[in-house]
Amino acid sequence: MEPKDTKQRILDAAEHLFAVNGYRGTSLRAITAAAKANLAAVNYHFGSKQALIEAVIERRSVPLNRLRLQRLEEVQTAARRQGVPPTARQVLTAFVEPSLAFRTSGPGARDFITLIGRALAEPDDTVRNIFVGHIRPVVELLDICLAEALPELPARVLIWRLHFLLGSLSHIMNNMDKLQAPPIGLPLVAGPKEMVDLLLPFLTAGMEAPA
Amino acid sequence: MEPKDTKQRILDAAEHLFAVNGYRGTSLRAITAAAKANLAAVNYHFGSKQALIEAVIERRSVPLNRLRLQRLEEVQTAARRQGVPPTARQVLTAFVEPSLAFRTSGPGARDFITLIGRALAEPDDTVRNIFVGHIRPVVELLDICLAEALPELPARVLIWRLHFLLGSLSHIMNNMDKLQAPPIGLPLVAGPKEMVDLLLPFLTAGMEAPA
DNA sequence: GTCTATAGATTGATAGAC
DNA sequence: GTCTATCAATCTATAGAC
Repeated sequence: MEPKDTKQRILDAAEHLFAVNGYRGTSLRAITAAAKANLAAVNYHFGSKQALIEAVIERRSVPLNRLRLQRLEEVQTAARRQGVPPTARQVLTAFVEPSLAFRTSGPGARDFITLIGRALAEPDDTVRNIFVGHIRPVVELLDICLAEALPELPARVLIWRLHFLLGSLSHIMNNMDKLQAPPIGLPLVAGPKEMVDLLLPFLTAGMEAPA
Repeated sequence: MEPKDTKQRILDAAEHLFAVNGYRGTSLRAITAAAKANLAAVNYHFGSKQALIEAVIERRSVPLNRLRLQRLEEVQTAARRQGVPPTARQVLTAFVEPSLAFRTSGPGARDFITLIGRALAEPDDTVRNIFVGHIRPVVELLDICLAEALPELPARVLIWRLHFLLGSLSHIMNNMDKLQAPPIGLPLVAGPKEMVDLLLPFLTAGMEAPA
């Protein structure tokens, strides 16, 4: 195995440390030390700390969101071919499944999921806006698909429920490893497949509830 | 109106700035400047930055969680008096309503809600653990009440759904002001009363869904 | 491309006068 | 209790040798 070049090692180390300690809580020194690179290498390869996290987010956001868009479009076209609206369950599966499965798609993907799970709540608008910019088209298509699946639901109610959904998903992605079961504090673990089975009935029922 | 003493002004300023910029993103200098106090006053009155945020969180967490516990106990005893289990809707209302209503309970409460909404996702374990320590007994009672309301639901499924619920609520509390409606980006606003009416059908249906 | 060295700014915390 | 002044540590970013 060829040793990865410096740029890759910095990306990997930054992904991990940003996930663990947050954007502000991670110094360029910590990143370059973990990457066994020189402090100046960050600015040589990326230009600034902000440009570095943009690169970290972009590296995995682009393929992940492409996958989510693709799954949603498949549900949409399959339904149109049959002349019926898609079911809420189909739409939600298309969105939730890639999100959770991505976690085990390779080394570092897990850190990335923690990172973007946290990004929604980042105080720093820098990080938040980068993330939101990438996911916006996916959320817009999700909104359209759910409106087709639930035509009787007022648009305003649908949008709020969409945010409830995003909150649940974001929280789970962010905390999948640290959750504990009351009252004894047993660690609470579930694989991506099982998590889909837990999330979908909850979200589907919530979405389909009468307004 | 008497001018508030320095300690109070520092608490108020810290609450606001921590809510807007996060714990790490807020310097003691920014806090004392906003509070029109001297930089050294923070360490004189509180001892350290960490002790300051502990005081900020405790000031409102204690009464809020006392209210939530009280509401849950009321539901519990009312149901026992009638010899029937409470409904999921009653239990969820007892938990969600004070959370959202607290927001408009006075000046600063709104900042505090943003602050604790964010605390669940704070990278800094300091902040996270302070918050979790305060809310833990409430979540444990909520778990017990929901188990009574939904006796057929496996305990493991219930706990996960509880976390889905906490994710939704936390995300809404954190973002109530900044959410936008696709595709035009209209600001999306709802008062606490309306938000309860939006959240409860979603959460109740999700909780009651068959496993 | 990689390194050392350092500039330039900001931070939490404290000493000590009043 | 409040203030000025400052320490010691940390940070991002850059200049310049190799």
